[in-house]
Amino acid sequence: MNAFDLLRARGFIQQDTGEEKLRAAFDAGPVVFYIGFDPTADSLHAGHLLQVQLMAWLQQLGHVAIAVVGGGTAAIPDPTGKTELRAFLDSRQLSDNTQGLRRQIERFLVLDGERGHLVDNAEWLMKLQYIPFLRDIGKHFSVNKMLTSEAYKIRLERGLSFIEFNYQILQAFDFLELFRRYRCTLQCGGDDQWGNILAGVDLVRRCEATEVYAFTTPLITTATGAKMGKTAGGAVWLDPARTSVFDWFQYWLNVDDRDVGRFLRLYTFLPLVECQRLEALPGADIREAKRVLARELTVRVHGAAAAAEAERAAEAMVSGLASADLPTHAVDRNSDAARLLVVLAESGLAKSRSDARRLVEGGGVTVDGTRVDDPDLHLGTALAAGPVVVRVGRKRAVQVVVR
RNA sequence: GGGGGGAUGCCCGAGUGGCCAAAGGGAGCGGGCUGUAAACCCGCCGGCAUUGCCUACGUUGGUUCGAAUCCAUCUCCCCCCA
Repeated sequence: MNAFDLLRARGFIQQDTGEEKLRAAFDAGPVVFYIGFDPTADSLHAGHLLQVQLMAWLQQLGHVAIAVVGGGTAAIPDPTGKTELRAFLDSRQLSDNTQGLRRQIERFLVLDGERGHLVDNAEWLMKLQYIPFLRDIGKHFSVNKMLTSEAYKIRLERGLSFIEFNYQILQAFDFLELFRRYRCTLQCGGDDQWGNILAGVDLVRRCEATEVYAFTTPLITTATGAKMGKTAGGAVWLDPARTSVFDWFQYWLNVDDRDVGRFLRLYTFLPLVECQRLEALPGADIREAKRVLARELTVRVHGAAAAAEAERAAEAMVSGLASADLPTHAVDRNSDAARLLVVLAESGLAKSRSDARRLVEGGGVTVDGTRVDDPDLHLGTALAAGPVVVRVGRKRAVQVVVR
């Protein structure tokens, strides 16, 4: 199957520079393609994983992947989709972040310098000299055109600094440089990058008189309209120190019914027919599809052992029974720390003691399966008989043990 | 460089001397209903404390019995003119 058709069938294609030509390029032999990642944090999040998955697919189909970690462009803030100038990262943070992203990307792609490369655009961007760059590259950009682009429109009303205005030019230059170094002829990315990506396609055509290609992936939103991979607590990260394996598992297990099929196609390697079968499961059986999704993704990102552990913890969480798989919280039996409110606050089930009190008063707290209505309950007596399970709502619980 | 406007809780946004821990909406959390889903209804939504105290309305000072509300200072942002 043609790579383009496969990707489209799975939902990866939003906009492209021309379907026929892309298809022909894929049929003609290995295509060298690239996707850029800005090291604005030291970890990828669920949104990035879509791009990683896209690269993995193309690589499996025999094409050559270049992951660009934008150590150079990240020094220049990207105004796309932002309402104001974002904070500058210092070089120390940049190199830490770049390292973090490299380590993660390495796990999902073959980066042997043959079938895949991992490069940092700081390598060429930092060497640029202003005047030659303006003369050779800058002359190809029309300010008029840039100003009318959607990406800059909002910012023109609120203020756009010159440094941000340069982001697009540098990203375009990346494409040109990758074409020159690796004969890279395809750039992909999220749909919000379409303008920046096209600028690169134009630049390569002007400088090299060669046609190169591009397509974007849809911006994934959930059925309820939220950005995919975002929760109230922020992004859902790949780094277990930022998003625990358990929370990662839960995130995918709890996706909206309407999103399961789409996510299975985008985020797993399961055959399309299998995705369709799972997504069509009736009524409550759809949970099976969610379980597969959560399991696949957790195994892939965190490994089989951690995934199995997360799944057991999830079971324990719901069953409400005491279980060694629940996170534990140790206290001294007769101390202040064994007060229910303190346990709730210290274990992270509640944000503060006040919050804990409100949860109890609102009927949201259970101790060993029994709803508690006294905020000042002390667990000392209960702990005498062994571990006690304290739960808030249905999805969060800890096992309190005596220290 | 000159002139004007603005900064409120996670976000948006009311509030122009006491009735303000601060309207309303969104997000979030809890309860009910469920399938660890959605929708819907109800409650909560700064901290500590068994109805009281503390911290908060960009910063730092000041006026006042009393300030998110008045004055000054600084910082940042926006708009208009150059």
